[in-house]
Amino acid sequence: MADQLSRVFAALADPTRRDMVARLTDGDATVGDLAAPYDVSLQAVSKHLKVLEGAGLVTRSREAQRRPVHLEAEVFELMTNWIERYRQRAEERYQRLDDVLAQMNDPTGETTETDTPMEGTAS
Amino acid sequence: MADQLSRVFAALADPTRRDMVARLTDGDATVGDLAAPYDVSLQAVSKHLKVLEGAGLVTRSREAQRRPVHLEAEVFELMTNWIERYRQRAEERYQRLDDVLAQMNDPTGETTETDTPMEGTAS
DNA sequence: CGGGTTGTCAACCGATGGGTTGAGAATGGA
DNA sequence: TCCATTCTCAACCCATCGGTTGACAACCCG
Repeated sequence: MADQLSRVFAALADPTRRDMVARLTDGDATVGDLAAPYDVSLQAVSKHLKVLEGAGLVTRSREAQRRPVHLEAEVFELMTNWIERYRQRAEERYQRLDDVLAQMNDPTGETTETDTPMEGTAS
Repeated sequence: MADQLSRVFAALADPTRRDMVARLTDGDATVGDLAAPYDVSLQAVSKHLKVLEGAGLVTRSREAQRRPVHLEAEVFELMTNWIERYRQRAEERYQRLDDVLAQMNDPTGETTETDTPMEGTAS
């Protein structure tokens, strides 16, 4: 299919699945438990769970007829790693941009710390 | 359409779009610049950009014929807020579970205090 | 003006996604 | 053994997605 990061993002792009994940932080739950709040068939919930499982966000075991669902929260790090990496890169760049702008406004070499007077006036 | 959080997750579920976002952390870029590395039409890239824009991850301005694309990294927080919230809930629960297991293995009543003195005694 | 550059809009196409219903597998309990 | 419970598999439906091509809008420049 696709890489895991894509599958994780895709899995969480659905509000129902996000809600399931949220509720699983309260502890494991059966498919029926998970399905209860939603106005859809059990089969639909079962499909959602397969998506979450495919993304590695969830694992399932067996317990009599029940299939307890367990949240695997470590996968969250896959996303936070990606996000933080680029958030940080973006921030660093803004910092450099601010420096450049400060230079342009005050080319004496001593940067006026604090307020970056201009802001959107590129070009 | 859908809520913004869903749109952001969905936008980043595509590897091409993630790569675009990644490259935009190096600075604004035109549609052509962004399209260059990929073996797809300019129109396809234009569509990807509309998705990113719809998610609020990107804004576009005008500069002669060009349409510079600018990354709006603040939106990342939407995700990190959600993720951290539930990652933390999950962790807390694991801590409580560990406490319970410690109790079961050592029912003398005095928890083998390693760390986090309180925390698990709610409800 | 006319032409080149840059990008969007519109229509279409095949694949995928989220939903349904119907059938049945797996297990526990009477 | 037979039944109830819990859940999955399979087929289908329709909307959306990512891609295409073709037309054209917006802008600069000679």
